[in-house]
Amino acid sequence: MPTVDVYSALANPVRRGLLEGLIDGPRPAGELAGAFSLSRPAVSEHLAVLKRAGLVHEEPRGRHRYYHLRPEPLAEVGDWLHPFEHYWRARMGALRDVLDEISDSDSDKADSGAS
Amino acid sequence: MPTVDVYSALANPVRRGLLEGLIDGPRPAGELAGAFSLSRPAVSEHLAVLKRAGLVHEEPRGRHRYYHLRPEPLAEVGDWLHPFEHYWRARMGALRDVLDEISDSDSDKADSGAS
DNA sequence: AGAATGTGTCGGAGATCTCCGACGCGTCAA
DNA sequence: TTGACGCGTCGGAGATCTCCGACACATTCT
Repeated sequence: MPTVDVYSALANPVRRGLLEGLIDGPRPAGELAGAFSLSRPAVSEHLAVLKRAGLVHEEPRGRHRYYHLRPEPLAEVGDWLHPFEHYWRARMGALRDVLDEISDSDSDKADSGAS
Repeated sequence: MPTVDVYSALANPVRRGLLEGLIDGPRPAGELAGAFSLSRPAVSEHLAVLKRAGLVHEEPRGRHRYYHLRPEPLAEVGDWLHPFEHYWRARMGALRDVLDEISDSDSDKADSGAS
């Protein structure tokens, strides 16, 4: 129960999916479990890990338990990534230019989609 | 042995440290191992994991093996983080204002330099 | 050639993860 | 109160991780 570091919490695809499912707003545990074709205990345990990592927050509401996203700890990952970001951007600069030109003729149509 | 996803590769603090140690440039395995008070086989195995994740590249050179940073796969993590980034920035807006005001009275070196 | 150096790989021990079925506890409806 | 529902926790099985000492292999030096 001590704590879980954010990186380990993010290492599991189910947990990443749970966080994605919470972007739109709080959801009860059962609803989240239904989306993963996993047993409820398994999802419950994943949620507990996310809670220990400080990435979600429990709100008991009636006989449901709503989970809220708490994305602040993700900032640590973003910060860690930062020095590398410059690096990979530099290496991908040429490719970026090409892609920019292609999407330039397509306009800047942003679409939001989960992976 | 197929491949390792970037998130799992990043879940271990030693592996993150290895990547950090490669930012300044390629280094031989032994030098990297010395910085971690870990046995050589352990570091070697961590490097193998990073290699399977596509995060480093081996360059045999004499009787050394230089490891090069290959940060492109980290872009996946950055992309995944993106939708959350907006979220946590919004939530930290108020705190940001307070901090800005504090550092404002501290000196005049507070300049918001975004990339 | 023979010795020394730099590294990966093998074999195994111990810890940790992931998942499940069964159960207990609290909440809501009748 | 009694029963149905939502959900966490317990106990355990199987897989995976992390680490080490010992060994093998290639390169370099003497």
